[in-house]
Amino acid sequence: MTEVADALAQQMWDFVFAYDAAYDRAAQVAGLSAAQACLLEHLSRGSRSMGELALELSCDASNVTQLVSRLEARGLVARVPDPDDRRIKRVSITPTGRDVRGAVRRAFEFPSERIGMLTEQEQRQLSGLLGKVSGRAS
Amino acid sequence: MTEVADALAQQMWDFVFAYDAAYDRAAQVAGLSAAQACLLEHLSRGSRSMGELALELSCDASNVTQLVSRLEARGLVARVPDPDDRRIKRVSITPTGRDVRGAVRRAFEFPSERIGMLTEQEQRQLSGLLGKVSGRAS
DNA sequence: CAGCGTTACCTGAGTGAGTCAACTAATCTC
DNA sequence: GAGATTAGTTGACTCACTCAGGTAACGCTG
Repeated sequence: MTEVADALAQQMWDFVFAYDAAYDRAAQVAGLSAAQACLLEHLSRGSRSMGELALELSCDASNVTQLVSRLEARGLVARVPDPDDRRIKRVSITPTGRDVRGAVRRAFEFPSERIGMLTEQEQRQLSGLLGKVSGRAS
Repeated sequence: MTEVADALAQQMWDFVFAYDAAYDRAAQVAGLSAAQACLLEHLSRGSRSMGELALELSCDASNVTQLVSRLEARGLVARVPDPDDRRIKRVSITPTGRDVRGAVRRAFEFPSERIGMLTEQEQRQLSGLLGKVSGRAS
């Protein structure tokens, strides 16, 4: 590994560490754990079944059961049985949940803060590089 | 927020998500949790006191106690009382610990893999941007 | 050096995240 | 309709993490 690549690896680690810590804090401000906030975020565009959530969060279905139960107990999400398939429960965010999710977003200043440190040209550059690094054409 | 900035925020999230997942998997390959692997990594250059570890990992001291205890029970680290101050326990990595840490590093292909997708010039560019984004001025 | 506050670490209790195995109920297939 | 499959839940378990409270060692001050 070259010296540049080495430094880059370290910078990535540091960035991810800071990002994670910031998200944790943001969730906590809204009285949530990071996992709960993440789940709430995934309900942004429409409801999800338990199984879909498990896939998207890449965790066990029984973990989703617990997460959703805790959020439901606080009135942030609702479990709605699917009329077409009574095995399925669709999870949807409640108005209260929307509020709390908003609070998390507002508290999570990290990305926009950091992005704001770059000129628009640099933003485009970074976006291109991240795109390339993520294996998708940009 | 502009459209570029929006896309960038999403890319950051995805990148961090992938990075975290990869680190988790790498640790697991070596039979460790991410937190344990992280602690082991922090012992790379010399020993640390319990308190120093708590600071570096930004978590409670009692959490470090447990993490170290579990690692110690498996012979990966050792608690050495400081001769100058008998309150202090210095934690150092054992040869076995070094092996396991090596296994984690080998399994954690994510960064070098992704960095390898860039030309050296692009690497320099990304490093510059990450450096700017990590700037502490504001 | 005796007393007292501070520091470093540990213990215990409690919560949440996460996994796995076993279970129930609904759906699908033949 | 019998049997396999799928969706979700439950229970048992481990780990990460926090907080409050404890103990031993250090350091200072009188």
